[in-house]
Amino acid sequence: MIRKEKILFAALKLFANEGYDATSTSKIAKAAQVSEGLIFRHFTNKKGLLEAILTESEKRVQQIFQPIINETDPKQVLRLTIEAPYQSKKKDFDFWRLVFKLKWDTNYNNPNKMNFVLEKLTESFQKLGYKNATNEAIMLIQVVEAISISIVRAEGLDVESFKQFLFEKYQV
Amino acid sequence: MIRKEKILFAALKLFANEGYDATSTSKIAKAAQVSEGLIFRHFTNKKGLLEAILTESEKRVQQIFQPIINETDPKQVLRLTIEAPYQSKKKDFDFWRLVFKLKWDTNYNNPNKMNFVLEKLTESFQKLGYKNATNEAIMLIQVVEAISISIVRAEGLDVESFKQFLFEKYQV
Amino acid sequence: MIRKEKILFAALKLFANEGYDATSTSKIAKAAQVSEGLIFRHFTNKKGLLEAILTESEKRVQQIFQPIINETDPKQVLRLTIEAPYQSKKKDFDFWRLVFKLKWDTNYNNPNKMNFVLEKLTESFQKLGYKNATNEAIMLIQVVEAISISIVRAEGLDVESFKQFLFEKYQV
Amino acid sequence: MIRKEKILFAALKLFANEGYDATSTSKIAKAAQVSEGLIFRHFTNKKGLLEAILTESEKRVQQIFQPIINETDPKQVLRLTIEAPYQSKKKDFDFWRLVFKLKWDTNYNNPNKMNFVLEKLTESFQKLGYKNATNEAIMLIQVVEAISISIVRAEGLDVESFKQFLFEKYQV
DNA sequence: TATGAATGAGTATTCATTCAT
DNA sequence: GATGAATGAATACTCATTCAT
Repeated sequence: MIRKEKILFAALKLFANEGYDATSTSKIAKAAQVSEGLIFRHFTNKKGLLEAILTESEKRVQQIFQPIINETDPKQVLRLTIEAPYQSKKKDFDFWRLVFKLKWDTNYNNPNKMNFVLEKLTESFQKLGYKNATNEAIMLIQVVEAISISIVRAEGLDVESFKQFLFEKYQV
Repeated sequence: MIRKEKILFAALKLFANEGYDATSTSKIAKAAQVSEGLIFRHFTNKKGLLEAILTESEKRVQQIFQPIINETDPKQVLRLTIEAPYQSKKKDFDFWRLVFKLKWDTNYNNPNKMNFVLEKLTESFQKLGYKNATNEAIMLIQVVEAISISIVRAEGLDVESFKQFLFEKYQV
Repeated sequence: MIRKEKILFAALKLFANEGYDATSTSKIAKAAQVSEGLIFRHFTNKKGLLEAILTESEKRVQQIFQPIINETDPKQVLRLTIEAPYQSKKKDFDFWRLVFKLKWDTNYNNPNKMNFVLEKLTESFQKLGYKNATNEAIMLIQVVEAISISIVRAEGLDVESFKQFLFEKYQV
Repeated sequence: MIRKEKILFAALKLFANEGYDATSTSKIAKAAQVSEGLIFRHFTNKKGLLEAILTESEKRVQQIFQPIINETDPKQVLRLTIEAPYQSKKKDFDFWRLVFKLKWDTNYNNPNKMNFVLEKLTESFQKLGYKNATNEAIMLIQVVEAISISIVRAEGLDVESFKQFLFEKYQV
């Protein structure tokens, strides 16, 4: 693996597990087995390193939700939304944990990131004849995000049973 | 206001807004207009200051959920649970934002804090004849927590309309 | 025991065992079970506390060596000098350890403290016909001081046998 | 001179003259004309700096006493022992003063450091027919150490005359 | 006499960052 | 591209000391 990537991976892991502020550049350098100076040559400063990691987040979110956006069958939209959190692989958990954690860091939180999914869901609930489509959409997103968090934090929730439960509830 | 309290309030505000790690004791001292040393006289160390703040969290959580625990009518249990987040006052938002934020700080997260509410909710859903009471309870808690977060972060969600939506949905 | 004395004893013990610089006034206050402020009311500052302890040292040295100064029989002078270190009681070891330790603290070292004993010894060696009385006196003082240190530091030297050895060597 | 060495020399001088506890890392940095941070880059912490200095002490002690250990003529062993303290150069006085001072710092005192010399001396006194060889050896070491201290502290003792006195006394 | 709250200067150590090589 | 020496500002925390009560 090229040195720049080694830094990126080490930083991701540390940021996700210990937090951005609690992770020193020296710790990152040690974990990546490179000199501390190299971090700054590649990413200008610590913030730049974080941003490099997060740029990818946009891509991954897009990638996961693209099939949902393209879907026309409303039932299928709900089903895909519910299934979304179950698709992320174990090796990506660090990444997602970091993304969720950063929601609480005002400097890095982009609250409208999921709006395009919200709109698609609202539209789908409308098509399915739900009375209050907007709030239904909000509620589903909240639940899906909560499961995502449960999954990447390995909190002990029986996620499989919960998925089936949601499928039945929304009849999808 | 006595100096010890001034420290407590200043720290709460800063921890909630900037994060525990990102808040230096010198910043706290300046905000509280006391000498930095006094923080350590009163709270031993930075962690001790945080813990002093969090000790109260247990009390407040208990206080908010006590009426729910005591309630026997299952419909009323759901209603009170949904209403809970709407009861916190603006001046407490800092406090709650800190509590939620710390869920992401492994050192301070107590994941079972809400179990007693979960049990009460499960029981209530059972009484009301819901098929999958456990998952229903989990889902409601997830949603209620999500609204709480929306409220204390002032995220622009129309919380009042959402409350009515939940009342109707659960017919309470 | 009166509070002032409690401070004196606690400070002596701590200074002797951990060193003057390494002993904080707060540690002393805790050990003496008094408020930290009281130390300063009684002794003005930390240095004053040390000086109060050391004032006594002059007295004790005087007390120990007075019989030697008064002695006229030169053999007896040597004998008493050799015996001197063996007279200090266990409860005084802290005190003497502190005195010896402070020889290495330039601020508190008084190198001429023992000159009056040196003169008496020189005179005695002269009377006994030793060729180089001054150096004999110096040597004996060095040895006696070394045993004193061994005793108060409990270094494992067989001090009793060494005393007999000196008695024989100097034929006293 | 390389920066690491500048730190080492400045620290040695300050530790020797003011004591380990009384010497702050900031004082050392100023004396060495380097940034305070560099001390920790090179020596991890203050204790590490002291230990780096002391590691050399072992070497120097070994170096000074090696000829004595190798010597077979018992008279020559005594002579070399007596001469040992006179060999250290003025520029090393700081170093030796620190070594002696640390004997009083429980954390750094190694009381058996000189045992190998003690054994050699005992053996020599035995060969020379002294009755109580062990105590003779102890006594000579005590005296030699006392002169060493006198020398490095420049206490005004006429060390040259004292050396001659010892040569005569032990007939070497 | 005695306390305990309070302080400001100081402590060892860590940090993100720079720079010559 | 990559290192490692170096820095200065910041960090959590301790210290001797003051002072109102």
